[in-house]
Amino acid sequence: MIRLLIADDEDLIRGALVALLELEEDLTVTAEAATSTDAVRLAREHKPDIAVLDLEMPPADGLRAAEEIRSESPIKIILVTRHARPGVLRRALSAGVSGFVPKTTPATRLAEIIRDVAAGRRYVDPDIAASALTEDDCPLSDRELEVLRASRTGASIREIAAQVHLAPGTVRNYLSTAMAKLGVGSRHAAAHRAWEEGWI
Amino acid sequence: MIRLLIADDEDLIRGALVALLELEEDLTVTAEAATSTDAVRLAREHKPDIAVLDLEMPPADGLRAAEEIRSESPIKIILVTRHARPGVLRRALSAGVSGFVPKTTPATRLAEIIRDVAAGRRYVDPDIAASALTEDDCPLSDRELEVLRASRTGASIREIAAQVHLAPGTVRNYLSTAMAKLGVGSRHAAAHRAWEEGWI
DNA sequence: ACAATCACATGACATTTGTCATTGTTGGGC
DNA sequence: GCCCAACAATGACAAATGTCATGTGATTGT
Repeated sequence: MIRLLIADDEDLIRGALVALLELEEDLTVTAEAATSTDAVRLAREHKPDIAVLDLEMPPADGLRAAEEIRSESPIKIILVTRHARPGVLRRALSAGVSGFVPKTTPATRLAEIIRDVAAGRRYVDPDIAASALTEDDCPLSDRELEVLRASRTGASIREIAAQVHLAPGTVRNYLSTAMAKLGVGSRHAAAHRAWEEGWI
Repeated sequence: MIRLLIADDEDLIRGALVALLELEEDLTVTAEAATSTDAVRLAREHKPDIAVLDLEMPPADGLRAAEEIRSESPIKIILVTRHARPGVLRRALSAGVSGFVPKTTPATRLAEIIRDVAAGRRYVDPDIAASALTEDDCPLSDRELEVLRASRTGASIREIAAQVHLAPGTVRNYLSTAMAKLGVGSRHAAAHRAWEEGWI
């Protein structure tokens, strides 16, 4: 019997996933979490075989939770995500997750993937893996990503500078290089593009 | 037996929802759709009792699909959404939907809600309904919303003007009034705010 | 030890923006 | 009929923004 922890902030989705997986005779859900912090705590308490985590989960995202769980136990992790971009996959793999499943995967496949991972294999969505290999990597530096993240809400240069503790001029330089790298004409377009690509 | 159409662009979620609902003896899923256009077509072909539509669904959103389905048959609609804001509820109700369910609803409630709607009642999430009554309505005019929608991707004034077929100066005026109404200092902040509120 | 590189910063400059005043049309509501 | 709101546009002005050249410490590579 494979023991599972399911974590997703949306109760409806989480409940539906549990219903789906409980239909399988060799799977059982021993814990449910609605937040990343609960996921870490319940993983510690219940020691499931596999934790199925949604990537988009407050307060810290599923990736952070995955790293934390992996750091203290050998529980295998399967990340489920809506936002299946190559950049995210890269970060997930370096965090040591065993499975990477976009929400576009047919529901019937999920149980099979869980069994695969339980057997010690890894599963990565083939489409994403392919584009991760062909698509070019994120060309932005850490600082560029940081200022772009801060621009997401439409903040002014001054506000961004205050947020990241840099001089306004420096912020403008980082934004300028980021815009040049992304081939767009404003930081807002750059932030939008970087978000689409899964880089921020 | 209540016959259902389930529409959600994410295969995993859709499959999980089907599994959840098929557990109930008095419910059966007769059709599944992954796009809003498929949803409209399948509703026409299968004539289910109730259509459960995800609000976030390409190419046109679930609201558009709901309007179209209602315009040609008395099939009842339940909208499921991640983005449960009062503004969205308002639009949904005027489109004639019978149920409005945020994804934060416990999974066990969904079947009950479906039975309620099948019995001719309406269901609206109480939390959202409450805030829809207290929170202030969207203060923006149609044109203001239109230019804000076009700003979402970080486009320049000229690009927005081309998109909405207006003079650049006019676009600036609309954006200016929208910014004033929302109390922010840039169109990007305004677009972000309007999006957060579920207005665009 | 020396250059090369990087992270951070400044100042000057042209362009893009947001603001405001003003004009005009249209369609409802009272 | 009158008033008001939404819609459409123009011109002028100040502030914000993006670009570029340049400079300074630190770190790194050889």
